[in-house]
Amino acid sequence: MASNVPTSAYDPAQVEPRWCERWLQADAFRPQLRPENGNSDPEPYVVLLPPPNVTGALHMGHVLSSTIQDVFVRYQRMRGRETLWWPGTDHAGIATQKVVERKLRDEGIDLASLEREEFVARCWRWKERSHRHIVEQMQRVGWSLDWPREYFTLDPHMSRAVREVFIRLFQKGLVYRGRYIINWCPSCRTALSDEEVEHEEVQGNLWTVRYPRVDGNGFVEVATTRPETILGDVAVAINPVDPRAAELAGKLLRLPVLGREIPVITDDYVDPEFGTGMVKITPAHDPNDFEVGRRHALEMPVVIAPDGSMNENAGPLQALDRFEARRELLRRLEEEGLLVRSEAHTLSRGLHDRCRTVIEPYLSSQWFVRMKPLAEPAIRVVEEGRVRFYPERWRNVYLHWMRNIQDWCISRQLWWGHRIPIYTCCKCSEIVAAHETPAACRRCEGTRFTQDEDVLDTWFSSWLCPLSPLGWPEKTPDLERYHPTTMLVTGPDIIFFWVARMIMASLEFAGEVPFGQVLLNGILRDAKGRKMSKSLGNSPDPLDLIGKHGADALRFSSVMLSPPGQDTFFDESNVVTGRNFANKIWNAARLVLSSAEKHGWISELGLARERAESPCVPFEAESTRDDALSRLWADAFGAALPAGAIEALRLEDRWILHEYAGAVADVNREMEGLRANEAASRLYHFFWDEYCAWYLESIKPRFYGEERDTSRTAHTVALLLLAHSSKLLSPFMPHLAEELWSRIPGTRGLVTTAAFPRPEPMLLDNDAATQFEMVQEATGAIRTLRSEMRVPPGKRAPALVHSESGDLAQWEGEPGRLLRLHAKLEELQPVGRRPQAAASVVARDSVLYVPLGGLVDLDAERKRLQEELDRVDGDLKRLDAKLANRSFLDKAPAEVVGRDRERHAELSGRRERLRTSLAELSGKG
RNA sequence: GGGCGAAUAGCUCAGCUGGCCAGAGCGCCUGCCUUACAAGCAGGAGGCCACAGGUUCGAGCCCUGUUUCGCCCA
Repeated sequence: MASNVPTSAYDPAQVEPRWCERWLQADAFRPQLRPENGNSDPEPYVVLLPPPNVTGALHMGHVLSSTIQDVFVRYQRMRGRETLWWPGTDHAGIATQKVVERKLRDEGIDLASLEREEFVARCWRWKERSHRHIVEQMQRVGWSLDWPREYFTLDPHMSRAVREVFIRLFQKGLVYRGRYIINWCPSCRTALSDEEVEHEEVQGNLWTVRYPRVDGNGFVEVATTRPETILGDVAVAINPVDPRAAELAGKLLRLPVLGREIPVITDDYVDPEFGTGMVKITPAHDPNDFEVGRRHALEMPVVIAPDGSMNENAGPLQALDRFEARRELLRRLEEEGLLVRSEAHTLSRGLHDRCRTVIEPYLSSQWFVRMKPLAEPAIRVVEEGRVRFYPERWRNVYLHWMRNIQDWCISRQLWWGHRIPIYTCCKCSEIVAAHETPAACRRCEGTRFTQDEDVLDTWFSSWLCPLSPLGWPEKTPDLERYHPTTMLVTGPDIIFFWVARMIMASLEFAGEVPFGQVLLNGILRDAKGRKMSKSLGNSPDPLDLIGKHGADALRFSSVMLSPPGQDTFFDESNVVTGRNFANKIWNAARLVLSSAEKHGWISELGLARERAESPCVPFEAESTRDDALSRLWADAFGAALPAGAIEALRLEDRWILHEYAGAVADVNREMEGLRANEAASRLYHFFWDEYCAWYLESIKPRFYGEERDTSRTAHTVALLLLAHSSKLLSPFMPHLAEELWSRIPGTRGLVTTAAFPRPEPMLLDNDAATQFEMVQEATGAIRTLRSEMRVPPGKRAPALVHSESGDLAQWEGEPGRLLRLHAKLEELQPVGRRPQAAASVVARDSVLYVPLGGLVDLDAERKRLQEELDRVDGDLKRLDAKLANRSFLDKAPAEVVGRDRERHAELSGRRERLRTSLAELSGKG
């Protein structure tokens, strides 16, 4: 068999890995303007890949989101736009540090014994390995990324940008250090931002505790959900409007367990209705209490250590874990008779989103970014539509968050990350923000400095992704040309973490929005509805799926199955859809190519084996279908359409060209509307149901025999559409498309950089469509009949056609030929009246009889016809009512009324024919 | 407590600006290894479009309310 004719079942493993390499060799993914592809838009099409964490591996969420990006990027590239889609990976501070820590522990290495440098070196080693794996995955899925522009968020130029941003904000007073209550993760032992805390409702308890009065006049009762914080209490507060306030204010209480004396204070913050109307104040371990503490200038003793155990201020409970401490404290309260009661209480508690550890509100000194001034312009650009969200509803989510934005805690007590560029003079404690250790202190001229030990929140580097990879703060050509980017595709779960912050950063540091469009892809969920994520481990490994079904199958299925912004339940069986489709395409190509080869059409049509380079074909205004076909031919094969190749167009040729034109228009429209899922299913429908099921089946006889003209035309059209279908498929299934393109003789270059098909109005042919649809309808009717009458599929039956209008000519020639073929009819004869013992069906204005001799069960036949008549009657009744309705006729658009009238006429005819058939049948029965 | 989303075939989901008889894939039933494809072909069953009102000539789609599920924010 010739080498360019594929073999039976499609095996993606044989095809896919080769192409990635070819694309890279050909520099196919480098930005390049391609006017020859019909582009007139000078603006580049730029997308920034949300950098995956370098912690582990890609999961299905990445595959979905990035494949959507790839589909749009590949589409625009083929349209001739200069496209840039650049890759990168994120150092993911906490996540990576935790992974490396666990690994070291598993190896039996004592973490405490490691120096900072040594630990960071081990992180880098881990990063290298993980990075290789991720890049391999990305290339395996076939993403058309511009690899030479790849970055890692800890690269020197990226770090420099991070420092630059920090220094600028520090100098503007937008970065400050302060001692506040922050979210502390006792497991990761670092501060977190508010966004990293997830809230969860749990059933807990509300304990009522007695605090004895120092003056011996009994007790005060306070309610608390966290008894262990009693150890950090410095006061008990009561609302000044509370009738008890006058008597109690200023009185001293004796703190249980510790015995310390604390005052009763008055503060509006207390809700007199909640609990006992009196609240214990623990300024170092509760944000509200902290505010109260500030207002009343109270002490703020910390009683919990960074690891979540009780510290030296906790007296007898020191060293107990915070939850053990709670149990112990309750035991002691009970012992001392100070525990009044315990009632069930629903409370909300914070969890660290990465490790699910209960967050400890914790008083500590951290660095913050003042967000309000950054948020204002970022709110404006979204309000003004300079940044648009798709689907639009996410805009409100963004605006709501931005309008209520809080300062951002950016320091992390980690080693893996961008170290905070703050230097403190050892002599006078002056602090300075700088790229490097200063030579001398500007205040005291001291020369010794210490750098802040902490690192910055990972998002403090990620928010620069649209800028620093392009060279910011330098005014590089890349930055000039590719910022702002065109579109960002990402999950709605990181609108706050990332999208919002990028908008703020680009506006602040480049004076521009970072992107004009934000397309939120849905989140993939597993069968239980849980988000697929690394930490849950519930995402199948994309490489496994690719190994089983192929990258194109995975790509096509995930794009087709997930509409914009809608969460999707993902199941491996979904991928089968794409795999089957790939196989279908492969086999259609085998049929067309092997037939063309076998019958010598490849050379006769001038499709040279050697892939010729040829001048590009200009897009010009055309006035005929033949002109359009000549251009399409030249566009695919770089040669003139041989004389006579399309002179014998038949009904099915005209019809499939019509359908192709429709499909191209639809696919382009859906892509422009950012509905890749719709584009994919339109393509699926065109290729499978129209090209394969109807067109190829229609031309098979012309492939195998018949006169040369019509055989040549069939091959011409089939090859032409196969080539152009490869282009349509390329953004979705790039490997298979490329493989087909390379195997179709005469094509040249890569389909990846070929021109995407454009609407072809000259190929539209409504007459052909109408006629062909008549054939499809009659075919369906006869096939159903054959099936119900148990006619063996292989058996050819004769059929007779009778037309009510007497217009039997419509069934002569092409429609008759096609109907005989598809319905497996021996012959199709015009007839004036019903023959003996025949089953009948009604199609359009004709009745088709299939004489079946003794095979026909007349009762069954009567029943079948009666059922159809009932259906038609029902439809007509509804239409009658509609068309009799004055206001419908007056108010509905003429087009709609016209359609209904046509349908009414058609149904009436059908009813008449059915009645006649039934009457004839009854006469004989 | 506030906001957002979902509810359509057994399952997973489309259905864009209200307008043909509400679709697809998978699954199911029947029959076919028909010289591209059994990862296929032909045929079929299966829907009070969550519920109740409303607007409209016309509602799966718009409005109001209700129920269930999910998410986000506080």
